[in-house]
Amino acid sequence: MSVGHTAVTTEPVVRCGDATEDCGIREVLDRIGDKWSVLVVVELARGVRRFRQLQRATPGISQRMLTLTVRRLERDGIVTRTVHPTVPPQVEYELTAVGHSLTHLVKALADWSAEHRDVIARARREWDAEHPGAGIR
Amino acid sequence: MSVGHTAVTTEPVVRCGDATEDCGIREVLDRIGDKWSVLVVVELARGVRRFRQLQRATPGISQRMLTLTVRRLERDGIVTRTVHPTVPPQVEYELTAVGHSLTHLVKALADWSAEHRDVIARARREWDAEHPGAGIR
DNA sequence: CCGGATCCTAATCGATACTG
DNA sequence: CAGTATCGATTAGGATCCGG
Repeated sequence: MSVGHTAVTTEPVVRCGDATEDCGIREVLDRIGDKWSVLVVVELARGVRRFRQLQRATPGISQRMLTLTVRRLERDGIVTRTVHPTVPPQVEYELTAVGHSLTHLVKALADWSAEHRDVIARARREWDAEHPGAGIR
Repeated sequence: MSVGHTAVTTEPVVRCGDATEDCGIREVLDRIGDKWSVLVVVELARGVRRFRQLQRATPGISQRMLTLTVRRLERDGIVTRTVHPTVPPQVEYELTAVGHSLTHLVKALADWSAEHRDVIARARREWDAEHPGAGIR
């Protein structure tokens, strides 16, 4: 396959004593690893958004999931929720400082994805070809 | 709450036309957003590992989940799987070049987590205090 | 417009038992 | 040792109806 990575005997880039401690990586992933959080954050990175705006900008999300998503983000201090007591009601969501710093991380994710999606797609096709009828999805 | 982030009207760090396109972020998260992948990758970042070694280094993972996890990572070209036809059987897992590059991304995750975990934990406690009996978990 | 409450389905994961 | 197979529990997520 000629991936030819330069024999790294020990280059523990991540550096935490053991996978046991999990570095806190799981915390981040529990926060943004779900189906919708990053998409909402990405949209909010473009500016203040109302509930409906967020829903329209995130095709496929249900009302329920959007509610849950923004609630969790609010709880973690990643977005603020501002209710304007008008009629009809108007609620605005906005990234906090932490939320904005998160967008940089999201950018890193997007960059990595863009950089490797082709290679990975190819590897996947090859694997699927060599393993016919493997239910690994 | 005094988060006081500097009024960012439009600083689209992420830059993809719309959350609609999702940048491919979802691809990454579908790959490493699960419960165990990153932990396995972190352990493999420290060197070549056998199946049992991975399982011992990842407390709580079941045999089944480890199998599924390494299979998916192999399929995506993130790890290689080498079977030594000895007895008892011996299978070694090793990061590919893509896998190693992923390690850097994981480090970014770990760094961000370390940098914000306290603030987030505090925000969460405050939210929970202000919203008694909210089943948001 | 915003979102809570309810019901239901599908995916995920863990435990256990068994095989080469 | 390194898996596969099966089952059950838990969870995430979608659809829908309703209320402020």
